[in-house]
Amino acid sequence: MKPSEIILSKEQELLIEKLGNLNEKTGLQPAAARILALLLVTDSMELTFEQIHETLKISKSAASNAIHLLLTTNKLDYVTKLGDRRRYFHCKLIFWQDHFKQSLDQLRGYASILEEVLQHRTAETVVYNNQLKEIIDFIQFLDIELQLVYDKWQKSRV
Amino acid sequence: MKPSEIILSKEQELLIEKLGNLNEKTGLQPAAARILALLLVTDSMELTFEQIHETLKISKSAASNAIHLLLTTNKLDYVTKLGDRRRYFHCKLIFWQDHFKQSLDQLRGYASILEEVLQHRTAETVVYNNQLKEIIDFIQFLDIELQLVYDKWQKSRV
DNA sequence: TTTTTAGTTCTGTATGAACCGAACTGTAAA
DNA sequence: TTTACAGTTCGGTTCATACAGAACTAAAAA
Repeated sequence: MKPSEIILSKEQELLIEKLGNLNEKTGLQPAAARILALLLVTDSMELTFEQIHETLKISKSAASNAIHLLLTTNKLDYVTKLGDRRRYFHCKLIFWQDHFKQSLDQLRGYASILEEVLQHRTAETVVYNNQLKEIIDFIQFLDIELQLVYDKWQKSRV
Repeated sequence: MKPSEIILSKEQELLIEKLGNLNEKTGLQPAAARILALLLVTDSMELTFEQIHETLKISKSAASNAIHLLLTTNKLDYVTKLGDRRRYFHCKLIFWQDHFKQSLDQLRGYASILEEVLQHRTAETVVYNNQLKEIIDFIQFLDIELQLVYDKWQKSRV
């Protein structure tokens, strides 16, 4: 009966809520969203399973499922220590770059379907087709430019 | 008993499904996602309420609610014709630019909360804090660059 | 005035997401 | 061999979403 709950300041709790809500809006399930937020906010960067489930007051099953999800989607990682079976979880900060790349892929997917749509449209709706073409052009322009922006960032960090 | 259902080719049906699924992934509800897709794909750019609900085989209530949603989120528009009470709906192609702007806003929101997190973090986790700082810098860099990219596009269209 | 048209609103219902608590499993310590 | 630990899996509940169908409404036509 030793509680492993982490003590959070009022500000930290608030930040976890706010960050959690933002994470949810990216399509993450509530429990997972808060786990990521907790790991970003807490002073000890590594937390155990028990600390997570006690601090966030979620059941072991909810914690287990959410952690599994975060591990398989590459947002979470852990280390282990000799003579200690527990895993020490920490947020993979790199997941931001993955997120960026995924957005690019989604954008590309959209453009290619819109291209298909344009090819199948009647030639009679000239104005409309031109508008559609312009949107496709914009997405493709964006795709190229974003890649350049990303390269520029990488270079500035050498 | 005059059916107002639009006849779609097999390819058009397929495109509506694919585009609809993509729309759903952006957080749109299924019926609304398919209505947008239908309006992009169909040769007649303007469809009535009845044509939409018959062609997509959704109930009047589903059509009504989805159309209301799309109108209030500025993704759909309509015109009316003298001596005809029906509304003729068409997809507002501009909604792509809004979508782009919304992404920018979301990004900005994220950066500002991460800033808050960084300010509340213990100074002891130096490496971690630096990584976090780098992510914030990246987002802010992205924000600025995206604005430039957008301006560049606007200029290229004059 | 009655009927038709063009929808909207209301009342369910089915489905799935997210979660809890309890039972279970595998490993290690006693 | 039993007990403790560190989680995982299972069964069930709750809640929200998305829809159908029917009743309703407001305006125009007959």
